[in-house]
Amino acid sequence: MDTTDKPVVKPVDFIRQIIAEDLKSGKHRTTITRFPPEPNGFLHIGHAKSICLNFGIALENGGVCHMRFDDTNPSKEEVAYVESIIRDVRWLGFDWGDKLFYASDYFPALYDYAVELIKLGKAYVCQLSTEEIRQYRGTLTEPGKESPYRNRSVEENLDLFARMRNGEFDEGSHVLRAKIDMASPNLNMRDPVIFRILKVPHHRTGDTWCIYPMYDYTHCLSDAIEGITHSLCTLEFEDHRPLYDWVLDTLRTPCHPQQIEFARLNLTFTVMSKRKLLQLVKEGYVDGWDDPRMLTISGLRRRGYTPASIRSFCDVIGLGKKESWIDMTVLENAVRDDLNVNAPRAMCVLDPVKVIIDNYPEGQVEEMEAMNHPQNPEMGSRMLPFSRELFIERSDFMENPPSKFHRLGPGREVRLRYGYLVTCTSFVKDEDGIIQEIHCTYDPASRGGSAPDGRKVKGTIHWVSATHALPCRVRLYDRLFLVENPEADRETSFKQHLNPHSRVVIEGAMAEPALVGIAPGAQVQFERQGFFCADSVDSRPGQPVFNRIVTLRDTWAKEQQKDT
RNA sequence: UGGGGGAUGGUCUAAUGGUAAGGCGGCGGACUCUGACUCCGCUUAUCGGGGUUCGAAUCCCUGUCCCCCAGCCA
Repeated sequence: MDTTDKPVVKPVDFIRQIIAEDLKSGKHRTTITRFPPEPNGFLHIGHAKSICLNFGIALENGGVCHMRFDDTNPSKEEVAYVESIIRDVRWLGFDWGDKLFYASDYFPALYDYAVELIKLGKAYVCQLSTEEIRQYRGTLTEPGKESPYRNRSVEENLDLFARMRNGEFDEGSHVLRAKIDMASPNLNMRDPVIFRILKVPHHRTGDTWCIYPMYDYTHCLSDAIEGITHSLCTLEFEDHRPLYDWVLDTLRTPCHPQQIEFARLNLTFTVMSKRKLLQLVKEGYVDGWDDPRMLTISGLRRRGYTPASIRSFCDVIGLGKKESWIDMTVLENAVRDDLNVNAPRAMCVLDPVKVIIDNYPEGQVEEMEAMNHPQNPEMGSRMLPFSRELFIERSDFMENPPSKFHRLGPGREVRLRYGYLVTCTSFVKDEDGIIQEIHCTYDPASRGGSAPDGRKVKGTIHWVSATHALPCRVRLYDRLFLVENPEADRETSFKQHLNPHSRVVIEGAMAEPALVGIAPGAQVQFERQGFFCADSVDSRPGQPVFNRIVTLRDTWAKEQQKDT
């Protein structure tokens, strides 16, 4: 590249600007962020945005990003989710060293802080029922009213809170509330519950506790305990920031991290909420959290997406505070860009039709050399067996082709990639009008694919030798939903918009024989088709199963659509 | 109708009082042993109305529209 080119200045998002200023002003000497998932589901592409942000910023500033499980609600959380989250973040390429934490590690500290709050006269045990608390909270436009238990003595609160912790009360009968302001226009400040009784064993602390702290109370203190400098979260927590700050201002904590909110990721043609993804899994619309159609990290991994492509996607979508919709094509382009450079090429016929080269000697087999990557000779080459009977793509032949069709048709010449130039002489149809075989002649002087007389052949198609081909199963994946925003209409379920053809399974695809040894999980480009990967679960030695990651851009298909 | 946020081409992001820029998409073309890749060109934007200023996407006033909040979820 010409070094006189203008340098490309990558825009810096508003969060990085704030952090840069904090470093410059001396407010902080380092940057410590955290990624705080609740282990109640699998991570999805939306989380990837947050992961890349938090880990990315730490990396850029020579700081660290803590991995912290926000596990304060044992009724929804499981170790299986913890494990999947750890696997997914590692796979994305991030490392937290020894900074692996759990909010549940802080239960004792959180309890002590609560006692402190009570002593400060800033928290009280409330015996209102769930329903009563709701009623006392008021509405968006009307202030709430104070709980009759609000002005208990410190001693009584201390005693009651200790007894809550000791299991003397039933679930729902008592809660600990922060004493703030029942008339606050911010509902989060109307004496929020900070501890509730949950007689549920916790996946890490077992039955040590029967009271569990709430998110708002836990998160800020966990951040402070860990010395987080910047606590990045999504927009819906903006209203919670006053409470975050209240807790840290009221208590004596090691530090007071700054919460900054950004807009969550929305992607067209998918749903992003954990609840809806769970629903798809539980109701069997997909095969599991790692179904290749799912936009979970595990689903994307199984589909064949690379960590680098997801990182570059997160890089390119930007960061802001306005609700935005990223087009699915941006994600698809991210893998295409990565795989175009890094995936070796191969040939595979998805919908085979037989071609017989009448003037090719019966029984003869030639080895044709094929580049593994036309733009990168360093990736080497492989040999393709060529013989009298081949398979080509059914869609590469037309009985009455229009002039713009650069493929096979009666009397037309086409190049078999890395093979020979062949001309169609005739074809055979069955009684239903389905093409059974196509007869061609080949030009023996065109070995390798180029004519010695320099004649131009516009079309090049892929092929495999019929007797050498590896029959295999290929799954053609497409978008899970048919509409840009499946959640747009509150009246209709998002499930109404599921794409019935999001997975088309082909049993009789014919791959070039070299593919027999492909490693499970490895990506490859099937030339002229798309990028595929050998499925890491269903492939067997010598019997790969392929997932289509994404098609190649297809301007011919686009052209055809315009005609219809 | 309380509070908190947000409005820049179709879409996402930049410009931080000084020529409204880039990506994706779309359209057109070049190249090509992948109708891929690559390359070139084009298209379209500051939510409305006032004001301050030599100069406003940016500052002020005002209006409109959109999102979030009434879990003992996170």
